Amino acid sequence: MSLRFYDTRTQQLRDFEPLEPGKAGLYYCGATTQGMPHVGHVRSAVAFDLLRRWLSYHGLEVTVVRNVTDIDDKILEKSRLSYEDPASLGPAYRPDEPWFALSYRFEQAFHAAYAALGVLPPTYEPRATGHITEMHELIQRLIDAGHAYPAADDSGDVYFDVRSFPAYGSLTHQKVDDMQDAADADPRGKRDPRDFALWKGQKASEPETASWPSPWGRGRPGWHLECSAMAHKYLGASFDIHGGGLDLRFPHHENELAQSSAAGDDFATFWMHNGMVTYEGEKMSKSIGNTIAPEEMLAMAPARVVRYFLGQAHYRSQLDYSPSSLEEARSAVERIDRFRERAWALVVPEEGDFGFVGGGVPDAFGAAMDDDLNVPAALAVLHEAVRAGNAAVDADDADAAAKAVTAVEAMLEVLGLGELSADGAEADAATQTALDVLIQARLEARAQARAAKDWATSDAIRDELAAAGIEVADGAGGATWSLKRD
RNA sequence: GGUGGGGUGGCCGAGAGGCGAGGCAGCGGCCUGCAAAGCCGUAUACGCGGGUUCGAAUCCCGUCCCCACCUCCA
Repeated sequence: MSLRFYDTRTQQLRDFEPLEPGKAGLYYCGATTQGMPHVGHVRSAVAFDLLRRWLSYHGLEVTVVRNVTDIDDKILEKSRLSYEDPASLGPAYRPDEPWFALSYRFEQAFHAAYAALGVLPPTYEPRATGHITEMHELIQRLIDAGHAYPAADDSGDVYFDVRSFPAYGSLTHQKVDDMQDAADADPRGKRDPRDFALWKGQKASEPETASWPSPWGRGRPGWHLECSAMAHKYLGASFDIHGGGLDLRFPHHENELAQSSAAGDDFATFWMHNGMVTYEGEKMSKSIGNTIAPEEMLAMAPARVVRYFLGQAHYRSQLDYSPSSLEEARSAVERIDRFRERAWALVVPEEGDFGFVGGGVPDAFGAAMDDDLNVPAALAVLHEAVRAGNAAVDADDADAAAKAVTAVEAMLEVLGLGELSADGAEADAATQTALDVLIQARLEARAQARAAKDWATSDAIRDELAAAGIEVADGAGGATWSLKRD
């Protein structure tokens, strides 16, 4: 397998060899369900969905784990505000909403966004609150190994001892002494300000439902710990790939790596990080308030266009959003789809079965994907196939057209664009048939007018249909019609 | 202050020492009654200044600017 990926930890492209032949384990960080998803969240999911699809294409049995952080400071804070000051929250929030209800509601919103963009469901999608026991076990292993300690104050917190673990900082290549130590004005019984919480002692201000008993007192899990514990549970002490957004490298992934390796686990052999989505050059994020929701994009363009847009840049690159960028993606996707329609009309005139996928993907496409998922280069291969296929259709060469369209379908499948609807509101077969009968009558009248060189009548009919949203195209074999896209 | 990633033609976006990826937009042509679609063709592109080399967007030195992380963040 000549597959290689860029590994953030070793800062190099490395050949990918699964730990267990024929299988691959992928863990990537999902959402903290404190609010509605935005495009940046979905880009990350699309990037790792692409990775998953490509690993599968290589014949690997892929186990995908994506966590849900369903309890954390912000979730509790939003819930608290929903009781005490609902007006201060945005329209996505409801008054008097318990933290677990709020969290689950947003979890569903994330699921809807993922599904709308063709992100395949993970094999496992563990929630933090469902793995308290596993987290206790991990904390105990760390305490036993001398890498964690209960806070010196009465907070009930348990911290990771950064100074006890010399490799701390190895993921992001930082030295502990170089890190800004401003962060923690309140040391809260820590040995070092950079120590981070594995377990957070219950606070009087927080609801009883948000804490669990533990050997160190009631409390709730720290954010970083859940990923270490759940990755271990579902993928084992060592697994192939850990993914997530670039912004999670530090502290989240650094801390995960520290916890797991200090506890004796090998953890991930590859660390892969997707680039941020920006809006006019600035990172899209909740705290800045420049986010765009997936639904907003889906209202502007069909799902396959949005997915194309999100996937067209290399996954490690920053992706800048602007309304025109979505329009460019739309043009490119429509061109591909027009080719598919005209090719399938030639190749299987009776059936028109767009679900048919024949052989594999072109070698050049595969080589591009193997090279750290170089989608831009792979798309060049796809567009070349479309070009060649269109030329074949023009030449009425069904064999060549079939070859091209089959390759195009296979590539679209790998990219996750195969099954997504072109316009989200396709007419069903019966409607399509009824429309066809009516429109064919008009086209027949127009054909007669054209035969008589009565251009005025011919154009009038075309305009009349256009006004109804139906586009007419004159081809060698007569006129064809299609519903205008948007 | 520390760490990482960037600056490529009107726009997006690959490439990383040697025939100017690809998409979008534009222009010319073919096709068409006219269009649309499609095809063909079409660009003194690589932040700036030096250097190495037969040859640099790609390597080296210097310099300017941008982004991300170091606090919750996909």
